[in-house]
Amino acid sequence: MYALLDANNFYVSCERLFRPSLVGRPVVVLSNNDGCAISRSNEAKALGVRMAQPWFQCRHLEREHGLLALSSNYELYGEMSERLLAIASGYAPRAEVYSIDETFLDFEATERALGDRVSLGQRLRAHILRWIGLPTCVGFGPTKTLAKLANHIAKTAERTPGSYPVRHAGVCDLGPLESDELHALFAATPVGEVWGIGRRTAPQLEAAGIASVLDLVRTDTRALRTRFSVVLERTLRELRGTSCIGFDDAPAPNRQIMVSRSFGEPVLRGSELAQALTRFAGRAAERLRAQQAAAGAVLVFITTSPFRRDDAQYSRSVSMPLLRPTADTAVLVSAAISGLRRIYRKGYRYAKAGVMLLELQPQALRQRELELPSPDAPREYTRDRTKLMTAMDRLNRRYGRGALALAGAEPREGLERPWLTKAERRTPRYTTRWDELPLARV
DNA sequence: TCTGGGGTCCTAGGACCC
DNA sequence: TCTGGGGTCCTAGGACCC
Repeated sequence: MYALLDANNFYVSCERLFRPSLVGRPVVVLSNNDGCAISRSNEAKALGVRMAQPWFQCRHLEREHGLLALSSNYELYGEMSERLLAIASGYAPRAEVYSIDETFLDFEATERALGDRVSLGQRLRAHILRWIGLPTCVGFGPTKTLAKLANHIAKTAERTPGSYPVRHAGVCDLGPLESDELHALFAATPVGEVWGIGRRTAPQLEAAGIASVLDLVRTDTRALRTRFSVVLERTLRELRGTSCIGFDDAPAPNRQIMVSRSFGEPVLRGSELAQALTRFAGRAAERLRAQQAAAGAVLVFITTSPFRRDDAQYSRSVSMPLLRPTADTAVLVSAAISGLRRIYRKGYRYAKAGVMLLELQPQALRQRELELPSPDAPREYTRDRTKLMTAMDRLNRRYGRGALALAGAEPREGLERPWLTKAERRTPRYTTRWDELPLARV
């Protein structure tokens, strides 16, 4: 038996912790660059703000209905996420972090001793609310997909009473339900709400007469696979109670690392793109070292904005293989800049760029080689600079991100930095910065 | 005027091998 | 004029997730 624990409107709820006056008000948290609404309070949802809706489309609600928008504050959310996980982990033998605000719990080993799952779920919610102030919902099910569905039902039932025939809001257990009850819940749920069925597949299913989860569960497995995909077949089997998606409490290290940003303002000059990519590659390299890996290739991409119809469009990427896997910031940056030289074209208004580190492998893995002098190999390839990188990471951890960085990304005479991300509404990083601690007046 | 970032998995098709 | 069979690996693109 699995549980899925999921925070309600997570980013908004984090903001409310330190500004209780926001409770009851329509609030949204914006994506990077203050672009889209990516977390919405229930009041904002009620005003009709859609997930990922561009801010310029809903900002009129600011004046009309007192909608408040905040820039995202990932340091705060990341830290609250760790606290959430710490509490949740105490409730089950195994926990799998699924996203910043979601955790699967596996109760298989303690099935018998579990007792009433609904009351366990209520205890967990109350515990989290009391200790760290975050509202959550819990869904139980014999497979991950069913636990996700149970969570969806718990959330919807809490936000909109009467939307589902359930006894408790905030916790839903699909385990013990008799099939009549289960079918009633399935019938009331559109197929697009199922984990793994997105906005492409949902309309196709509906066109085929499969509108509710109940319709889906009654579809022939083989027909579904032929018509759609093996992925959808797996979802169907999960909905019928056969576990197909394994539980993984020790996730494998990432296979790729990406750092990309939309620019605050369009960038035209290659030198400014180079600055931005230097910073992105540096950040990617830090994350690479944090997971003790090395990259075998660097991919760079630059693109204009597809939303600006009047602009000439240009979008390209190039993958730069490295002589040998490395986690050295300078080597990765220089590969990224070489890549940029290959794809940069003058005359476009670039809106976004990014760096991906590919072919990751554990840093401990070292291909032995003959040390032949090679005229092609730049000096840095032949020197072990692990210690330098370690020192740099340590300094940045101690004095804050960016305390020590390559000069290539820093302000420079004659260069603007139009690529810097906008965040005009960011709240203080209450839990991670000494100089941004909240003040209590007595 | 203004539209996020960071991932994973699957499939099809091409290149290549013997 | 007539041109095999079986396999692997890589890449690009699409779909999905939060």
